[in-house]
Amino acid sequence: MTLLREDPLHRRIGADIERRILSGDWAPGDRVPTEVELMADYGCARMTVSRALSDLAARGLVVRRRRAGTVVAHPPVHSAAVVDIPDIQAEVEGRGMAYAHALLKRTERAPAAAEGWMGQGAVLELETLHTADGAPFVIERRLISLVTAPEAEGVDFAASPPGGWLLRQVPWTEAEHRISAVAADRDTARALGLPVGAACLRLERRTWREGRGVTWAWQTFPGAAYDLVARFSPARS
Amino acid sequence: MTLLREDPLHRRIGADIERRILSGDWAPGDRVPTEVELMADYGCARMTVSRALSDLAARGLVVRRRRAGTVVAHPPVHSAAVVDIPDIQAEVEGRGMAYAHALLKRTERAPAAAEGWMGQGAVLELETLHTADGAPFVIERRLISLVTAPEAEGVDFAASPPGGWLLRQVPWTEAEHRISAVAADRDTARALGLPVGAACLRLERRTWREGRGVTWAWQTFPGAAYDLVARFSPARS
DNA sequence: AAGTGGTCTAGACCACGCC
DNA sequence: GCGTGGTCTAGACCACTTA
Repeated sequence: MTLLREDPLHRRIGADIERRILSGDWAPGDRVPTEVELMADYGCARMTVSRALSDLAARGLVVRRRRAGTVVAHPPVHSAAVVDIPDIQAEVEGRGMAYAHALLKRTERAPAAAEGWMGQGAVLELETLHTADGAPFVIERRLISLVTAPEAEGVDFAASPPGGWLLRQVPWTEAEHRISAVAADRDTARALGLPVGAACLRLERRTWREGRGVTWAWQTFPGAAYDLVARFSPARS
Repeated sequence: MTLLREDPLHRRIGADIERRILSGDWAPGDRVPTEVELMADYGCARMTVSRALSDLAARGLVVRRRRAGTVVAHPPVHSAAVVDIPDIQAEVEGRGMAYAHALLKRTERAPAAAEGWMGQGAVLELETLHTADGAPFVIERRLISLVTAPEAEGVDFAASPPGGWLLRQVPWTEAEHRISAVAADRDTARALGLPVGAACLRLERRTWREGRGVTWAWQTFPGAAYDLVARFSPARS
């Protein structure tokens, strides 16, 4: 018999179990049937239900332990959300506005004390203003390690902004983002055309490659211009 | 032969392939050997390499297509970060400070026009101030649908703040977070003890259960007091 | 001691998408 | 067509943990 256009069996089994959990039929802490029982229920091999349960465990809906069995997970106290960190050019153009950028500063220097995690070699310091329909959209200050990413030295960042170039050219293995609200200082206010003290959204990003610092960037948006939206998958912990 | 304390074979194979990708040995766009080839390379069954490659594909390091084979994925232009949305009480106590909260407002009313997505029944409106060592830490305004979560009507939110209760008691299937920087308006400034116009970080959260609105919350933090940190796994798209 | 999940095998059939 | 990944099976052995 051919089952046309159906989901794989392991996913249908997983969805069935998920439905019972979300409907409240199986409450947090309840025991989920064992693999052998489910194997009989669904009339399939043990590997198939095993995969279904493994996927649910990876998504945090159940907790599996040897001997103790599989139980419905408790909803987390901490939740996590996935935030889209957009490419600025794509973001501006996605709103139907004209994108442009200007390189305000480009210097090579030794890292300061607070920048020691980027390594001891020289760093490239850049300052770029991104505009949407001519109005300031974000001011970006960025350090690039010339030890980890030496090819950055020869790049013309006046022609193409550093964010996209880095993402495309320099692989990284780890990153940390910090999102905060800050009051515009004098330089930021002037660059963005805001009053001093205006609320701005700051996105700070640090990336590493195999443990060595690649780049450290601060992007400051006028508070009124920009939101980060985090759509949520029902992950639990 | 017993292999003591080793990782599963499929994970060792996946780590090996990941290493070749991250080291640049296999570049984006390069073809990864087929399952049959890898099966011979590692001397194991096809299901084992299949699982290793599936896991890498789920993490976005490779793209798999029938007939075309498996290729190393291109790094994404858009990246995504996982943000921890902490429970406020845990966050405050994690910093070694004393947590307290006060219920400033509690009313039951019909939803306004902009709140129509929460359904047509009554909503509960709450306003809670959370403090750390006696200083305002966050002001929270929250609507709860009494249609979707009728059990909220009998809860004493002066005794336990609504955030934790909702997470524990009301399962939800979907959520959206919006992170922005705002200037404190008069009410917010008074509640948080800030000057009007001070930069604040706002976290807006909406949750649904099976398509029906559960709750809509705005949490406003003094900008100086709070950052959201997003640690990044090397997910790609 | 025994039950549970975790992994692995060898083989099979199928769906998809280039050729 | 035909090569590739996607899935499924029936069985096996093992590791871990609790009773």
